[in-house]
Amino acid sequence: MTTKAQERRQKLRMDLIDTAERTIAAQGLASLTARGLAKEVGCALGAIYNVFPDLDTLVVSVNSRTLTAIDRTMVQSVAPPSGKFEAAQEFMVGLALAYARFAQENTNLWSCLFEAGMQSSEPQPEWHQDEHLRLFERIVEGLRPIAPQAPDDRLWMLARALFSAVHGIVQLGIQERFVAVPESELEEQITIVVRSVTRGIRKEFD
Amino acid sequence: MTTKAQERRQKLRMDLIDTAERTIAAQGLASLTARGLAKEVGCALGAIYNVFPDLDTLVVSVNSRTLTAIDRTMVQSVAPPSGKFEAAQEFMVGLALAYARFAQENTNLWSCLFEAGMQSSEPQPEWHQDEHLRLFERIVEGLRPIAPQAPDDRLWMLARALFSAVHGIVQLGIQERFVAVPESELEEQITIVVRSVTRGIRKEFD
DNA sequence: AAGATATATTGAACACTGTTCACGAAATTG
DNA sequence: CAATTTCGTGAACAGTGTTCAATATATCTT
Repeated sequence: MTTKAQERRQKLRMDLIDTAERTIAAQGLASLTARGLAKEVGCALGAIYNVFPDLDTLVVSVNSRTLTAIDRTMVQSVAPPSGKFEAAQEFMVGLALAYARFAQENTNLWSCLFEAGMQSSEPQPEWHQDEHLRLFERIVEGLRPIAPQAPDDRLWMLARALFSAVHGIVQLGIQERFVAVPESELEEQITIVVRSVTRGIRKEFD
Repeated sequence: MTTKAQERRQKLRMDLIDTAERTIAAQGLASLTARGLAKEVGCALGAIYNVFPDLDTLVVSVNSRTLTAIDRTMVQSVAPPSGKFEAAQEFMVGLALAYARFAQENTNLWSCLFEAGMQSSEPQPEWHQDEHLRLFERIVEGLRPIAPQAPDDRLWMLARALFSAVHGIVQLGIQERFVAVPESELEEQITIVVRSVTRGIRKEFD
């Protein structure tokens, strides 16, 4: 039996995550404050800490949603039935471009994934790390037709390398820290790197 | 003529940068506070703001040092005199590994490069952006023997892509956000990606 | 249904942050 | 050496995340 108090607790929990997500998406993680959150959600300041141990934990919940959203957009890049190398290669390019587009269209939520709890040295909770792993699984499955003979652990390593490389291109491209990168060039950079690496992988296992 | 006041000003400026650098290197950017800095350097709290408009500007000065330090370690990877493709390729791998090792040995200073002023939406000052560009120049020069026919702007784009990819691998590998990556695997990931991309570049311009 | 007990909510208070600014000290100038 | 400009100071301001005694609410017992 769920008591009345527990119900309200759950509702408050959802309201907090919803509002935090909206705030981060609209104005970035830095604009998320406990007081602003409480005011917008219509609860007391301390009420937040009845539901979450701290703000970081709340942000992890938002990040969890963002990750499943990324996963959704990636799933929409359907893998081709044919086993042809070129098709598998272009599938990987599609996955990478889907990732890049999500980052461009949801910049604040996306960068929150990598800003949250950066300083606090606390590791992310295990269940959230697992969500990250699911993202890698998509890449591993896309990579498998490219190198069917490759052992699983090797495939995972290559998936990590490929994801990290694409992620780096997106990150430096979007945050324009070094130099402004036009959107079209960003996609070209990604295409070049993904094509090159997949070709390198095939060469290793033929 | 440099007045006595200007001298002290310069000395304080250096002391502040030195101390900030030490603090960041030892405990990370998040542990750098105005009050702690003032106490350690032996000046008043407000004195910091006579020399720097805000703490972010001070951190940019630290980052400037870090960048030249990275440049130094990269210069030590000497380009081979021979024009052979394999040699040029391994030179690029060496550059990337040098970057990775610097990041591993100076993690706090290195990540400060990408954390500073992330939220403040203020763009980095122009002279600091130029320092970043100098890093890319090294890569462009390393890439040139691989694709001598390539036009300059294309070479710059490829340099950005390659740097970003390596940077992404280092970042996700070091901060262990997704999954812990052992050091040896990190170097292997870098080697694979750099070799693949350089090979892809040569293929494009032959 | 009413009283007793446990639980949840609250917002003032705490300890911290970066930044400012009137004031007194020091250095430069006439 | 006096006048003036410049500089160093730290208390004060406005903000942050987090806590906790008191209050209000919900649950349990009779």
